[in-house]
Amino acid sequence: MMIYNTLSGEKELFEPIHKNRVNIFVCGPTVYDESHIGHARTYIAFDVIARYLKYRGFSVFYLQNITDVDDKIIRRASELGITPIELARRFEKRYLEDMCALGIHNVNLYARATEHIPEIIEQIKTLIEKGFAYETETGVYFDETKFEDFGKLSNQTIEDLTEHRIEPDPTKRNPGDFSLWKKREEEPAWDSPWGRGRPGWHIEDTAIANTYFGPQYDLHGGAKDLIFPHHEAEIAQMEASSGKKPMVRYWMHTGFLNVNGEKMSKSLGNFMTIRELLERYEPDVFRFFVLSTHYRSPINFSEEALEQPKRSLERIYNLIRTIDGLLDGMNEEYMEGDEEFSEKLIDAKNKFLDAMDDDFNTPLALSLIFDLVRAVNRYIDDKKVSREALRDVKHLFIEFGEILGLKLSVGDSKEDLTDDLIDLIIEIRQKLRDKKDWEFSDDIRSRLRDLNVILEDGAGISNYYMLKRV
RNA sequence: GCGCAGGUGGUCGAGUCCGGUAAGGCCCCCGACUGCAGAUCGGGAGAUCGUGGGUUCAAAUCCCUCCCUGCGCUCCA
Repeated sequence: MMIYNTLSGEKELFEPIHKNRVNIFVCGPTVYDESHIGHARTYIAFDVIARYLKYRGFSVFYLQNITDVDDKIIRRASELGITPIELARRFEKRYLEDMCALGIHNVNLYARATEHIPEIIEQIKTLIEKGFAYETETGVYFDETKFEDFGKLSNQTIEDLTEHRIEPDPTKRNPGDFSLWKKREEEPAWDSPWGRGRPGWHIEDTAIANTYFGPQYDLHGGAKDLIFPHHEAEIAQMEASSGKKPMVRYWMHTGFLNVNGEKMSKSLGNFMTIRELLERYEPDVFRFFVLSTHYRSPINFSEEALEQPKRSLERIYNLIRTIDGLLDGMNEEYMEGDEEFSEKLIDAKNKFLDAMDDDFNTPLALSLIFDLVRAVNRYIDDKKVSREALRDVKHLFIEFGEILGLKLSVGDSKEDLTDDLIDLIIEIRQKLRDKKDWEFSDDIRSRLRDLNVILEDGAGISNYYMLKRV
């Protein structure tokens, strides 16, 4: 399996540190507001990565931090007249609900920054002892000039970094030194050897990762905007304090989700939250949209752009419904097998896995699913496929679906009363059709459509499916 | 200014690392099937691969110039 490593700028053969175990850390959100579709893009990408690693037999531990102490949280909370922790808990809950709605269930542990203050303090102490950090009146800072590898991830040198959007704290030795501990009296604040205060942004991730994984682990992910300064700072902190390098074997970064070619932002008015998205689209439609583009490439979001994956998915669902219909024994003709077909299935699966092995090439993997869809349709049309083969196809789709997090099955809910009733209606309607009572038949079909039950008539048989209410 | 990505048919988007004249989806057109609709199948249209140069028998792919877009440049996924 090959993975593109931001650190080397190349695809590298994936070899975990501990044989079969893979430790993944992905930067989680700062919980000061609703999560947006850009977050969704990144976390869906890593969800699929975790899924695939598991599928490949690795024992995956996926860790994500929750930044619940931060200037933005404090500012927002004071605007709303609640405590920063109340605000953080509120949006953390919303975040977890959003992830759940998107079908992201693979994170093993969400770790809050505020619950790792002792580990953070411990790491800062080590950095001071080793001479990488120093204390001033305003806080504790990391001295970037003491860490010779600084800039290796973003491929920049300290000299390159001359522009600042924010005026550097005047007590710092170098303008690029970053904060480890901020001396502040206002809440939330904790006691430390340097007085009351709160941790800087970067230190929580290394302290948390070190707690659960130790100073070296396999994969660290996040969106591209975190490469600098955040991940650069993490490397500096961890490798300086532990003396071991590399901190992370493979750095993975997702491309941005843009809207009309621009970064999504509230001020531009092109902002969409996950909740707003899911009010209008099925989670799988968005997931398919995300997976249609390689995780490292930028993706341009628009509502029109979501129409394409919607129809693409429909094409897959249609085949699955056809197969289920055939397997329900509506038509016994399709019984003769074809060995060539079985080979085709094995071939399709291998190609799919090859695509995923090559740095999680989901767009290619999806295109291979469509190749398979076309092939299966052709075999069905030629009536050259056995029940067993159809069952294999069905299972293969479920397997692909589990890897990608898409539901590529229609579910066996035929026991439901609703389904039985609809079957009954179809049966009655079939009698009308036999009598060529088209007017009444069409009326039933149209009335069912109003109830989001779609009938599709074939020669002699009718299939149906239900649209979910949105 | 510096760093990192990207620019491929109407549209979305693989392929670039490992040169051998471009995968797949959506849209569109024709035909088959169908009482109609839908789905499906077969066929088809549509690509100066951002620009200009170079290397090569051969370049989307390697090298160089330039243009454009996005991101980062010190607490944004």
